[in-house]
Amino acid sequence: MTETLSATAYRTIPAGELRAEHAGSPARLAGWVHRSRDLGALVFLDLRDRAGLVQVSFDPTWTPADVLAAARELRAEDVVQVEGTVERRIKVNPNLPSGEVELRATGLRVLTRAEATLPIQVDYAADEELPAEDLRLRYRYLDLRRPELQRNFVTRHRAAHSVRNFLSGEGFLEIETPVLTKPTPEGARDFLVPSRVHRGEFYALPQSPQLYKQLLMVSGFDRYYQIARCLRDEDLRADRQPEFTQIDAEMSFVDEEDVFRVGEGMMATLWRDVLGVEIETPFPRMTYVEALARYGTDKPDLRFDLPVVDVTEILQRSEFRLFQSTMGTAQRIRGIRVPGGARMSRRETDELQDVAKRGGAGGALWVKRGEDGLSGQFAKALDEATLNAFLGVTGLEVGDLFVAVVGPFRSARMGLDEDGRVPTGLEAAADELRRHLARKMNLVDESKHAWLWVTEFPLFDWDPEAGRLVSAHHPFTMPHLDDVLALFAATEGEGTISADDARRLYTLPMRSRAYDAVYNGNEMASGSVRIHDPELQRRIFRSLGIGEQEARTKFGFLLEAFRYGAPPHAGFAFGLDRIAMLLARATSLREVIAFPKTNSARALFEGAPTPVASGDLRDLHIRTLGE
RNA sequence: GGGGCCGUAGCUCAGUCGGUUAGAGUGCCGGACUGUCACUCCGGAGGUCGCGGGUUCGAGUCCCGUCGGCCCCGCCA
Repeated sequence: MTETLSATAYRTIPAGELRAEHAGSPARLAGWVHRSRDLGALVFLDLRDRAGLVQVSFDPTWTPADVLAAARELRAEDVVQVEGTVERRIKVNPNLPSGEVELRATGLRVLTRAEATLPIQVDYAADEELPAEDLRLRYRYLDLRRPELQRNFVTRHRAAHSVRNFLSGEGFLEIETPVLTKPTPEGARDFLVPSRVHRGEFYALPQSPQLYKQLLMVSGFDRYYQIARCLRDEDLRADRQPEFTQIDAEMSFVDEEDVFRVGEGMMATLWRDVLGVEIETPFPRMTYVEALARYGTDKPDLRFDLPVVDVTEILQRSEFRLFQSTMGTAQRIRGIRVPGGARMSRRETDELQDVAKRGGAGGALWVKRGEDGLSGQFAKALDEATLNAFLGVTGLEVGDLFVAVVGPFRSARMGLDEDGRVPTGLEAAADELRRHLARKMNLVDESKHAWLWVTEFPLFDWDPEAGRLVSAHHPFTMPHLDDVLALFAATEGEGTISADDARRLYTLPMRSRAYDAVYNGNEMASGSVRIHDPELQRRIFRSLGIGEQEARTKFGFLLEAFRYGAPPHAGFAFGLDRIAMLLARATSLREVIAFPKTNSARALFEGAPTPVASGDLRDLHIRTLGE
């Protein structure tokens, strides 16, 4: 996909599109002065527009004296129109796509001037530091002129365009849903919008079009999509903005396989269109439980393997107090074999302690296998039989390192501890170690595009404060077929579920038909097969502690819709911002969002949020609390 | 809500143990320069050391508070 800009009233061709083939022809260009070089009698300037840069040369041989004098007065970011002839350069600049030619100027018109002292520059040398990000956000229109940043938005546009093309080709209809909607009781904090007409009542901005897209399925549209803005009033991160964009889609008469096929096809097409890269489909699948056990995370980066190995039963028998202490407890000994890791220095192995601690472990234990056997913290504790079993299970070869952590693992046993809390496992430590070691040992294959589906996410999370179940995905997620019986058994009768039954369902655990798409260790999409049966939906609400009356108040319109013939349906939502960020190789969402918010959800450019006049508040029936 | 880092010229940064007139690069202004491309060379201007308070004979530097930015934990169904 390439986009070309056309000739306009101000130009015959975009400056950045000039090439050798244009040599000899007259041209009129319009754009910004990127940089100028005044050599006295000669002046060069680099003219920039969206298409790129081209050199314009002012020389007494072809430039009238008054034009040359005017050219000497030009400064960076003045907007000009220049006229002349495209000619081959005396010396080619290989760093510029237009570097074989220049425009020999015969005419110059200054359209607008930029103030001499710019708050931030547009033009930077390769090794020059960019200004502080708050300044770049304050003067966003200047920062956005930078070719690097412009490229990101071209990438983002291509991604969105590719997605629309693909989904349209698959029969999806683009349908818009409301931005003023109803607050949602579960999940993230809503942005609220006060109603002027209805005193004391509020709209919410949508966290996602979830309910609407399900209603569209009930309405018979069969396949819907929308590149939808979603808003959540939660704290920010480098990869999280309060408003973000999802490729939201829903399909009727489908199961997981249909959804996966569309999602994979969409991503493969997108990667081909934008990067020219072929992605293998179908994506590999892995259940949530598998992912957690094998990689310590529900979004494993499969550009490298480094699986987590359980060596509890083997090492419990060794002469090592910490290992022995796991006997008869739920504690596990798990670790990672690092090929070639034996060459890590003392300093590097020491560093592993901090990495493991970051993940909640007490520390990390390691052994190296050298030519003459094991060395390291627990090397001497293994007798011959234990050693052989250890080497057999881990596959530890000469030159390898094995790093282990000891403690509880969630994936070994779901449940709650005595205080009704969700116990934290050392999966996080394994995950930290795995990613740290891969980076450190250079095991990440940067050329890989490692997609996968993670399936069978838990249906419920536990809210220890309220002592009740909450939806892990959302309350409309279909339970796993094998777990539906347990759900029905626990939700007999009219009322909400008992605390014991709730705990039992959590501990079981109840699995769902929710899934994520993961790319190189990033969560790119999530979705689920939805509930379309009113009775099953009621059971879910009961288990969430939501009674009949409450359900009607909160989700009445959806439940009502389900009473009149709802098709089986499922869908997904991909994060467009994150996709654009990764395609552009950016490290922050702010690099692919034109006007992003800061960490504290402020817009430095336009200065939102802001206090409003008291009269405006009065109209909305709102009074702010004093100190 | 919590932890970490940062705030000095338009911009990027240095500033030693608390001590003379707060420096550099770049940009800006003036001058020179006929093939540059981060042009080069010469000269000049440019400072609320984020803000408020405190300690001190003396604070960019130490202490307290506060504002703003970035990264992370909690949170984000």
